[in-house]
Amino acid sequence: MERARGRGAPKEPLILDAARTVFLRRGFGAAGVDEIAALAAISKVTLYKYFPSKELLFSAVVQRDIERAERVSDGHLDTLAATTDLPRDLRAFAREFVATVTGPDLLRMRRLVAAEAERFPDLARTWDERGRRRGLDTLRRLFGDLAERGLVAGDLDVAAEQFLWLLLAAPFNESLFTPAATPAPRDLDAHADAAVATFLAAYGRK
Amino acid sequence: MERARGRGAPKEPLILDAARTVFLRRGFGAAGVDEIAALAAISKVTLYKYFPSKELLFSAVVQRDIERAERVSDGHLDTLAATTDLPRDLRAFAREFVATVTGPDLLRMRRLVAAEAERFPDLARTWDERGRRRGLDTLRRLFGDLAERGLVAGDLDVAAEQFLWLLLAAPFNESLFTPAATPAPRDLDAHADAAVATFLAAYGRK
DNA sequence: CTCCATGAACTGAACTGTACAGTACTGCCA
DNA sequence: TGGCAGTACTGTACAGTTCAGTTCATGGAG
Repeated sequence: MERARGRGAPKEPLILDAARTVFLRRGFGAAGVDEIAALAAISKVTLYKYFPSKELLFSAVVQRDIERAERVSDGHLDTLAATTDLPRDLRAFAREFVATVTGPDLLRMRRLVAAEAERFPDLARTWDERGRRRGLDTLRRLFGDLAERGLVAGDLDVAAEQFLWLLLAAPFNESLFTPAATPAPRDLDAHADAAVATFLAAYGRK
Repeated sequence: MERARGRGAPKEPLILDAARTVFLRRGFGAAGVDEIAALAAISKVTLYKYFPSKELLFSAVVQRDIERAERVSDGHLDTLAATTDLPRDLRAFAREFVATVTGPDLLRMRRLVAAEAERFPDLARTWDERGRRRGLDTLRRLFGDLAERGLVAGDLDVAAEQFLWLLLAAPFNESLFTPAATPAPRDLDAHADAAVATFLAAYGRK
């Protein structure tokens, strides 16, 4: 699929934004192409020129989100690896990590992709693998650095996965079954702190 | 709505079974009432006599699953509370627990309920709360007994939630994005063992 | 015991109404 | 003159209904 369209105005991102909004609000099935076109202030015909079917449009929306997520920077990883107070700095990292990954749009998109996993199996697998791998890679790298300094020890792959789920499982679960509510940051911080405490008890040294 | 129907045969469970099968196979949207009726070997008219809409039928299916889940027994909790080798017995318990809660149908139903959480918000909340509360209650009771014997210590509510997610988050996540595959029991056992090890490192005593 | 009347529950198939993805067409503006 | 907006249209899929007829249990009459 070549990018040789829309000579004058690049309407593609505009359409994708509108589609994303409507898909997130209504889900794939209940989202109407008319509504997407209206929100993009574009005619349906033009929309179909860019994306020949609703399925392809949805795929494009999700693909773009996947690629965007991969460009997010890792933040304070270096300072954390050089920490002099691991519990404190790991708590700060964990809080930020959770807050990032539980942004409302991200949670809703995750729910949406999961809900349509039967219709878009490749998309769902890609979403999960790329996203999870990214989180795990970050954590493994961090724990590798910490292990070299003797601050943590154990199976670092398992450590990364357990830490990831200690942080994310509860908010992910809530977002699945209570799509409207966004978890309060305060609760999230406490949640992250508890995860850090358990993680350090199991894997921390010194 | 009185139960004074179907003098001869109680077709209600028959319809619910068929509906459950088709909903699990196709999802709510793609499931056709005709297919459900055909599978139940019943006419569409009869089906609508028992369940006046597809929505009500779906609700009834899920409600029944929720109630069924509440009748499952807790198994070896007593022997575990009186254990003389906590790591070994907790591993056995964890393996069985995970195996039970990650049965293919249960995972698929969870996915389905989450996917339709927008259309059936009460149903989704009920599913999540009742199911999670049941798991947490079981674990809290267990940890309470163990705490009295000095085998574990710490915030038992947090302990129960963390243990729950250490056990379930990974298989739940996989089932969301790869609905077809069922996790291999061997992997699940290893997964459960790792969760137990981390849990005991954080909360175990003696 | 047999026969038929009665009525409830059921079947099968055709039908209705609607919602919506995708298309065709007309005219506008650059 | 070519891309686009606006709108009306087409085709289809499917939830829910209607209807004409079938099955079957009951029960009373002969």
